Amino acid sequence: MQGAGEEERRASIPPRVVAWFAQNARDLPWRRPGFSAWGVLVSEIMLQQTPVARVIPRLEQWLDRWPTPDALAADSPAEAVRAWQSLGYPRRALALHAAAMAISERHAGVVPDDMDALLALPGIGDYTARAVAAFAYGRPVPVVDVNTRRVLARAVHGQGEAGPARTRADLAAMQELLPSDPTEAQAFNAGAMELGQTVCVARSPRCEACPIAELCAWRAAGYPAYTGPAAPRQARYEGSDRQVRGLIMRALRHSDGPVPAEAIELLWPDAVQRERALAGLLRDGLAVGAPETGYRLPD
DNA sequence: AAGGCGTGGGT
DNA sequence: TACCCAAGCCT
Repeated sequence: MQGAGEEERRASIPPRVVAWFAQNARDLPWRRPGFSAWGVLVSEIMLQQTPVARVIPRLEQWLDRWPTPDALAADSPAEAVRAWQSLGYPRRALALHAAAMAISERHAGVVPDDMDALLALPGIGDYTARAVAAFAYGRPVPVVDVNTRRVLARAVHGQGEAGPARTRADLAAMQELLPSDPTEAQAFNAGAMELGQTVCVARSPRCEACPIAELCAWRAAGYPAYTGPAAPRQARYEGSDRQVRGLIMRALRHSDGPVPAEAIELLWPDAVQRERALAGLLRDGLAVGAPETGYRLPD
């Protein structure tokens, strides 16, 4: 049993990551001094399954146009979906608009700072609620995203991959390491994510640049191949309903008036799949209309 | 609780 | 070229 040495090794991880982050944090919009809680919330929604580089320009445009929840709530869902452009998963734009409405109506236009109120907002799940609480309000709650999970899997557990998400266990592991000082906790939350995103990447990790390489359990074990349960793989996109939905949404975004049913038909040859995709969009509230009237974004 | 849900860059 | 991957959420 190497309990004492193991505890010491783990305890060394957070301060190293925090020190590394202080020197290596990228200059990102949401790290600017005075960046609003609303800005943090918008950025976190945009960053759900979308790379940083694609989010930055869209985020700045969005906040220029809608600098507060009230401003967005006063505009239409259609405008939100249009401004989302091709960021992907446009249901996020719809949810963000609905969240702005809820913040405007239920929270006097102020982004909530507690987990329960945040979780009650559409499009905000466990990760995003924690991220807003931690990064917008400095709450010392553990924040665990896919990058942090990979860092913990490797450095702490000696596994090359994180495997399927296990939220409770992942949060407990992060909580174990989280510094008690709120400022340090915030830096460790952000630093672990940054490390996973820029150094401890999924493929070809750059261990020579890693601040905790000599503390890393995976490295110490000789980088054993991962043999645990595999994370679920995302379905093929080409030819999928998602692709058809994407084509229809693009047509709706780019049209001033309703898009005629005949125009929709030209977007995809397979009628069954096309109708299924359209029905899904209607059900999701991303499109409204009927065959006779044509289809448009929700007002 | 497994699978649906966009899009585009990297290898 | 195909496939992988990305600050998840929802049902």
